[in-house]
Amino acid sequence: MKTLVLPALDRPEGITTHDYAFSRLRQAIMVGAFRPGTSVTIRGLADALESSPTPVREALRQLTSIGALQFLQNRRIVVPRISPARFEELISLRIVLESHAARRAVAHLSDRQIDRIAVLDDGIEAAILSGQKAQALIANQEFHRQIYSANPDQVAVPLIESLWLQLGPILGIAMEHVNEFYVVDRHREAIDALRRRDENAVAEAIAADIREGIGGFDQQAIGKLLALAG
Amino acid sequence: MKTLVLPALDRPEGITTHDYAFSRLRQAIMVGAFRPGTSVTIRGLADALESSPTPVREALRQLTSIGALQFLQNRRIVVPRISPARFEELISLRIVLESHAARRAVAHLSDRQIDRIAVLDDGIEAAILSGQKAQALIANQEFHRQIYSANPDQVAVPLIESLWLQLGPILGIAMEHVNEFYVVDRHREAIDALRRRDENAVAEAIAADIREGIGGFDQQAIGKLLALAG
DNA sequence: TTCTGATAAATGTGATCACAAAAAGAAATT
DNA sequence: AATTTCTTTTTGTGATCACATTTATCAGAA
Repeated sequence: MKTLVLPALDRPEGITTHDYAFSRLRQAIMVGAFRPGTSVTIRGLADALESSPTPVREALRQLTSIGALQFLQNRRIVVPRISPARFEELISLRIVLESHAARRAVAHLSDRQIDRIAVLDDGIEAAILSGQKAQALIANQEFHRQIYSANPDQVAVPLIESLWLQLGPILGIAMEHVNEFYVVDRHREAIDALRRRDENAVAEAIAADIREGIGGFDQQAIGKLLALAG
Repeated sequence: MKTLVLPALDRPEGITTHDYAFSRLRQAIMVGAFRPGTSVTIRGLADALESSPTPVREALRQLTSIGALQFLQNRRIVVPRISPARFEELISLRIVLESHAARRAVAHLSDRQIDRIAVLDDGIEAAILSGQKAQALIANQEFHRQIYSANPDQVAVPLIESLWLQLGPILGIAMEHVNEFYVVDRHREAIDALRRRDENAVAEAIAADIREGIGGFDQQAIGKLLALAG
């Protein structure tokens, strides 16, 4: 196996090797650094991360548990391929989960928090305008995360995060085409609905945001996006 | 720390120690063998499982990833406590996820598969009648699993399984009181709706099944069940 | 040329160890 | 007696090794 190169990630002081390995692998998956179908090995990843195999093994157990990597019967670990049908299920589930999480968060959000979420949205716009699409994707996730996490018992957040991770590479491609895919500002609609404490309107804006963020949710649009993703 | 005793579980031939450890710990959590708030240690579990710490460490990474155990900032791993608010979120999410999964499965189910699901339901009834409540809980999960998994791309299944696991001990208590909590046979309604390929009716029967399976979804009913759970 | 079997290499698994960090217990101080 | 500090024990982490399993390669036979 050729020497593997992972995208760089700063390592904070005092973080365990395992936590760093997990974060770095998670980021690599999110940005599509592994081609779908690729097999990864413990020792290969440990070399790339300059660690021993143990933290990598533990990180891989986590990543397979949240669906980011796939554990095969022959004990190999591979980066999952996403078929059009699976993509459709992932987006459908994202719509269901995030709409639900948004509803369950409305009662917990203060005006101050909503203001901060609006500032996050401005940051997304700025990143898109300055061409920083990867930054915009991260900021978009933070926008959504801040809404849902307003409910302290929001069980859905780790589930939603796992979907974002599985969809990460494709959503990155969609973000590269944001100017043609995304016409109506659904974030603005969601923020307005949050201010009105209108659960239905929030859920609908989030659902529309997800559908439109991928250029539409019909077979043609999905086929187009998956073709772009290779 | 006192010597820990885990519920017994047969170990299939050829299974890795890690897979056995994970399955056995998962079962222990499901049946409420650990008191909520309890701290577990790697070496303690390894002793109880008669293994070295390595497979246990990897199993713990999995169990914390699916929410069955909680990783604390001081590196301790504890069995989560379930507050009434969190319980409400878990059940709400279960309703949303399982309704969605049922809808997305309807188009994939053959008459033969529906017949087999009906047989599973008979098995649940038989287990309840003969007082085998633990067996009934397992069979109930299998009933649901067979419906949802009919869709080969059903991304929601592992998420649903993680909710079942988090709710396992409490659902076990509810099953002990099934004769007072559960009056209308929603499984039968779901099966009939499956035969008619009526997505809405299936989703509604599943949702009602979940609500009524815990004796109701109002504050009083939740309070009553959580009091029973201790 | 293709298939089969044997061998070598790669890869996953489990055990063990030493070290780092946190918790518990004991001693000293206020 | 209560609090603080120091010491000991417990517990998590990472490294390394040997063994088990899977994959790849090579040689010989058909």
